[in-house]
Parts: sequence; C-alpha cells; structure tokens
Amino acid sequence: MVCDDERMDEKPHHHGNLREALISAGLELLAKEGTEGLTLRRAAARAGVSHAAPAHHFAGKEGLLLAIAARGFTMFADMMEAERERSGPDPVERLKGICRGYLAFAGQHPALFELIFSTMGRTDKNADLANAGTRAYGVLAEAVSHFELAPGGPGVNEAMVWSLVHGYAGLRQMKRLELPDGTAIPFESILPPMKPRL
Amino acid sequence: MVCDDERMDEKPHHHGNLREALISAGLELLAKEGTEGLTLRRAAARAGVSHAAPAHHFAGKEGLLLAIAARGFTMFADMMEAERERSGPDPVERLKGICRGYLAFAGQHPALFELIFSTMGRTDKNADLANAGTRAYGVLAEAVSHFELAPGGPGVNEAMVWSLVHGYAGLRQMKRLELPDGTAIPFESILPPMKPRL
DNA sequence: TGTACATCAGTGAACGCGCGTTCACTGATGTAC
DNA sequence: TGTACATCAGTGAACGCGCGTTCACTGATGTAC
Repeated sequence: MVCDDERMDEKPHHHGNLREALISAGLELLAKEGTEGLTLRRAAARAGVSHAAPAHHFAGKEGLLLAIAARGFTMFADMMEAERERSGPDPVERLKGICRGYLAFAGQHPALFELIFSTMGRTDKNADLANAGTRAYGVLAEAVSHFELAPGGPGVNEAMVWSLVHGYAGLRQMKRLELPDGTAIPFESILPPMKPRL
Repeated sequence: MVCDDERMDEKPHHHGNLREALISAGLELLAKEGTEGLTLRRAAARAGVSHAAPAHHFAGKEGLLLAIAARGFTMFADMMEAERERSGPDPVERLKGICRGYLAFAGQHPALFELIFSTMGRTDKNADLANAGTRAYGVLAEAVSHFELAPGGPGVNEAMVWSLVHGYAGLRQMKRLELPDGTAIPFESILPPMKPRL
C-alpha cells in the first residue's frame, strides 16, 4: 500500500526520504550560514522534522557531515567535468576549463569547499566520500596528464596545477587577489606555459 | 610600590601581565587542541585565572582572537625573514627561503596558520593585526619583485607565487602531496623557472 | 479481501555539556596630600 | 613617612544559549497468513 495522495499540506508521520532531505538541508545551511550554521538540530528543523529524527538516518553529526561532503565532492567533480566539456577538444582549453570549474565551485560554495577538504582525512568512514574524492582528483589528473609542466613525473605535475588552483581559490576567497586598482587577477594569468607531453 | 618579591608559589591577586599570558595560552591551545580548543574559558584556565578575568583585557572572544592572529602574523613574517636571511644573497635562493619559511610556519602551526588567514577580512578591528599582515605580505612581495614570472606586472607575479605556496601548504596539510610510493613532493619541484627581471 | 503483528520512522521530553557574558564583590595598587 | 582613597584587576556565582544524544513512546507501513 503506497501513500500516493498528493495533498501537500498534510504532515504524514513518515517523511518519505528524510535522508536526502537532511543532506539538502545541510547544503542549504552551509550555503546560507557557513560551517557554524550546520548543526543536526538546524538541519532537522529545515527538513521539517524533530531534532531527534536524524539519528535514524546518520551516525551522529559526523555521519551527516560525511554524507554532505560526499555530495559536495560529486558536485565538485561534476562542475569540473561540465566546464571541461564546454571547452572543446584542445587539451590546454580542457585543463583551463577544469580549473574554471574548480574555481567556480569554490566561489559558489565556499563553506562546502572547505568542508570537503576538511573531510579528506576520514574517507575511510564513508565509501561514497572516498569514491567521489577519487573521482574529483581523477578529473584533474587526467587533464594534467597531457602536459609536461615540471620534471619529475605525473604526480609532480598534478601537484603543481593543484597547488596553483587550490591556492588561488583560497586567496580569492579572502579577497587577496585584487590589484591595487581593484581589478581582479584572472587565474589564467598565473598559469605557467603548458608544454604538451611528448 | 612595586611587588618585587620572587616567591613563585604565591598567588597574588594581580597577575602582572595577564594580557600576554592569555595570548600565550591561546597559542598553546591552538597548537595542542586546534581551533575548536581555543575558548576564553580555557585560555583563562591555562593562564591560571578565573574565566571572567579576560574580559578586563580583551573585547570578548573576538578581541582575543584578533590579538592572537596579530601575534601569529608576526611569527609568520619572522619565520619567512629568518629563512630568507639564511639563504645568502642570491635572489632565487632568497625567494625559495621565504617559501620555506612560509611552509615551515604552516607546518608547525597549522591551526594558527588557518586562524591568521581567517582574520584577514577584519584587519580594520585591530591595528597590530593590520600591520603584521602588511609586513608579512611585504616580505613575500619584495622577494618576488626581482623576477618576471608571468606577464602582467608585480601584482600578478606575487599572486602566482603566493597561490602556489599557499595551495601547496594547504594540500600538504591534508597529506595530499605524496607520490604513490609514499615520498613527499618537494615544493621546489613545482616552482616554475624564475627569470630575473630586466 | 481482511486481519494480526513485527518493523520502521517519527515525536517530545529530558539530560549534561561547555560556552560567552554579566554582575556585585574584593583585594591590591599606587597616588594625593 | 603615613594615611585616605580612587582605581584597577581579579573572583565566583549566575544567566541563558544551543548543542548532540538518549529514551520511552506512538503512529504508519507493509507483510504473513
């Protein structure tokens, strides 16, 4: 017997998909209030349930945090891929596109951006998070793999681009990337020359 | 009348230099417990006074935070300058030295490193913090000024080096800068070639 | 098709915690005379 | 040198807050028969 009535103003005892609703609520709180605003009680309130309800779906606050981070990593990888695909076939443009996606995510979701990196040391606690993180890194690594930016192998190349874009994202968030005249410094202007590999 | 007796086990009503003691206690808490461990009450306890005492020296928690950040920025600039001076006269070596100092500070004081950058938007609230921040940036900017790393003027060059070293610091903190075989990626290996200016 | 019942997903009250802040107070300091 | 006194820097109790978590409970779901 499925509860298939459509009356929106009913308050059924069962929510239907509270787990998803709590993740969404958490993402909204993160966006609106920042890291400090994300609590179990507030996520529950935003999802329209009592503060004790989340315990049935997540292993404490940490469980919700990791689930949100997993979602965030997926969004992150999605944004990088989307920008890459919009960039045509040229490997240089594709790498720049990925960096644009990286920076767009950091700019549009600053608190989530912080959260996902702060959870990277606990990927063993949540398989989704581990997978999404690996996927995001893979997107960057693949794009970098077509270039020889520094001697020392692919790991070093990835580290260089990643450091550059990650540092730029952090500094831009602090408004530290503006020239004295107030204009922003575009990311492309700090990219080193990119030599194709082989 | 100066209280000049030297008995250490006395507990005088007046502390003597509680302001400094609270800053030191805050730095210790930050080092031992991280950002979450830094509270007014714990700093007071560590300084050996009641939890209400700090109110006589700082404008709430925010006041203590900014004072600690100012101290942190000074330590940061000191470390960069010290490494620069240990590097001899060659501008390339001096810039590398400054980056070593930057990374040493980030590695030795991770929570403080986070704190100082998180306060950069509130430098108008604390003149010491503003001065220390400006000084730290000046150390980096001066060292970069001898090079032409990217077209676009000094601001762009500074942004490039800063992004690179800042991103490297953040990723290293997350243990994201190790090759598959477990070896670390040295910062120098991701530095682009440095052409002297003019 | 109907009914008994186990399971699931909520509720609301209560718990203890640590926090920042305020307040009347008290003891020490140091200055005016 | 001594004394009165204003000021300063502490104390300890109390406040309200929001938090995560637990618990007995209840209503809804869905399955076995």
